[in-house]
Amino acid sequence: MLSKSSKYAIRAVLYIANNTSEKKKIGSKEVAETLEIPAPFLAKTLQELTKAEIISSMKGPNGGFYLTDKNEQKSLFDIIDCIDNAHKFEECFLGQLECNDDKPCVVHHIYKPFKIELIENLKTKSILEMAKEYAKNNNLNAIIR
Amino acid sequence: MLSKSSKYAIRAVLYIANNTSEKKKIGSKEVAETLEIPAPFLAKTLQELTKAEIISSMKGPNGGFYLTDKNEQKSLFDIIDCIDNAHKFEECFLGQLECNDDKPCVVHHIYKPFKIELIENLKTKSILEMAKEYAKNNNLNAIIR
DNA sequence: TCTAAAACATGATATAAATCATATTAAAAG
DNA sequence: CTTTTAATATGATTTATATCATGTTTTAGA
Repeated sequence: MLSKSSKYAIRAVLYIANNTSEKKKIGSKEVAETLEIPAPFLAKTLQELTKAEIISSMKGPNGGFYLTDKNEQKSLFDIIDCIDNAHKFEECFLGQLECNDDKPCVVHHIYKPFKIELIENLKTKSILEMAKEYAKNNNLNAIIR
Repeated sequence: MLSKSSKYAIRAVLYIANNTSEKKKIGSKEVAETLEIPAPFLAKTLQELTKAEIISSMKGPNGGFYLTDKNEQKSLFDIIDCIDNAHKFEECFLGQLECNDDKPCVVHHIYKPFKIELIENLKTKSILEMAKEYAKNNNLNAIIR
């Protein structure tokens, strides 16, 4: 469904959200090591997100990636749309050229409601909310700022 | 989610189910043209399915692909498992190394029930049932034998 | 028994996704 | 103003997926 790049991106952004602030940035290498993601690959991905203003970065010593308040209000859907391309969600699960309520494929009735709920979730929740949720789910202490 | 090969395979098998019998076989080229699938690619895929005894074939003039009664009792899950590899369903939607009810990713609560329902559906319904369903959904006349 | 139709087998090519490598630029700190 | 750190930019390489091409084998029918 999602490409590896998108998955890496989402996991990295959630990690950055929970572990940085404008005062305490983090390098892409450190993120890569912690999350077991190929470092040069993640570096490139984070740069794309920076360009799209979904995350922020600062060069030089004590530089790194971090999120501004504005960044935190973006959604996971924005990340997917930046890295992959959200049109992928529109395709039929079985690859049928035509697949809709009138002429559905044999799993349309299962796939469609899932897709609607998923996209709703990815679009309406902010990165900040998601990061908090993640921290709660995994019994982590989100950074206090 | 599914590879193109799997999608092609499923669509082709459903088509074969609805348009052939042991007496009236169909060539892979004809299937490919009708379904707009690259012909040599589909040919290879159908051969794999034949080897796995999910569909049947006969060489020579008036030869082609068809389904036996036994073939018809296979499932779409069998097709996916033959072409791709069903382990793919076990992976976390966001690619997290650990993702389960105790330590879920942020979309686990949406993805898990979908996956369970989907697999149940793909596993328990026979190719014959699915083909009939497809024909009904699309107002086609399934072949009478 | 010869011919033609179609699956079968194998491998080559193309495309895209993922990974790795190198050099440049910017910022902080001494 | 020099050094160091870390992002940025670019492109090379690898791997996997998808597509194409060629020749061989089997079978039916004339």
